[in-house]
Amino acid sequence: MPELPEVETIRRELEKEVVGRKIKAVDITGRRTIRRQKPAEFQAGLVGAKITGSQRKGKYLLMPLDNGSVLVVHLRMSGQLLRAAAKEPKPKHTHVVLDFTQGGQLRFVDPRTFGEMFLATPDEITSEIEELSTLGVDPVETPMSWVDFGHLLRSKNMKLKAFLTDQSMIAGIGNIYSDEILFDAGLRFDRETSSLTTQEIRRLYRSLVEILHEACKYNGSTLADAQYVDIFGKAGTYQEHHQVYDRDKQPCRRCRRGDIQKTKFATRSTFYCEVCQV
DNA sequence: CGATCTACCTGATGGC
DNA sequence: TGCCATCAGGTAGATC
Repeated sequence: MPELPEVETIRRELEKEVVGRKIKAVDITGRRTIRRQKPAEFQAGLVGAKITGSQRKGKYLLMPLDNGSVLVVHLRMSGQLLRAAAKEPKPKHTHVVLDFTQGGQLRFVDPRTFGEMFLATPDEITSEIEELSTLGVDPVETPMSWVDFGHLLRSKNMKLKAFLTDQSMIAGIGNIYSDEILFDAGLRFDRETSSLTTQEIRRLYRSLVEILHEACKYNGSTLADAQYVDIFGKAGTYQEHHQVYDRDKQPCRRCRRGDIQKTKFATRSTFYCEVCQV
């Protein structure tokens, strides 16, 4: 579910709400959330530790601890991190609860159970764990020049949507934002990376940066099923600014001549305007 | 190597 | 109402 802007919203909030807090207890009730290591090991690595930072790499959240290891969280499709008071009733599908010595909890809630949490050392993150060490540049965290972006794009021969959502190229873009970026850039999802002119590359990169920043500003997108909410349970509002995602059969807001089309690209729903995107 | 599909789950929705 | 099929923001792994 959450892509870069949603994870970034959560990261910012964690910075204010949990950084500096010390973990008093860890309660693991979910069967699948802690799956890279033994639950007892995960628990032992957290209890007594203080969270010293809140970082993001693509769709991964990284919370360094004062004992040298890093708490890594990936929300996948339906994961949520929720700040709550201990006495508040736990929502269904609460799998992991961190209790802080200063009071309050951070809960990991995840109906579809695809999300996960684990502890790793900084070394493992940068060189051993495949998905993390091979992650591409995060375009919000580490901006690059559009020229470098062009080199990256030209180094591959693939369709634009596949390129944008490939986490080893650019980290953090998923199904919603790839469609929004491509619409903004006026490019079709199935254009070949090698077919772009210099001007189109520049336009694509500008759209990519702009759409992601705008979405962060509006705290991400919350769709009808309200799966994505921030740590206070609050929805994002960027969906109000979507030009194509989830707008099939509705008139295109730019050209006002065609309707937004919905199709499939590599099994994923894909939205675009046949008039504006070439 | 890339492209494509499946599996991993629960829950919401829409058709009949 | 209910039953059943389909779909959902992600990604690793298998297969061709």
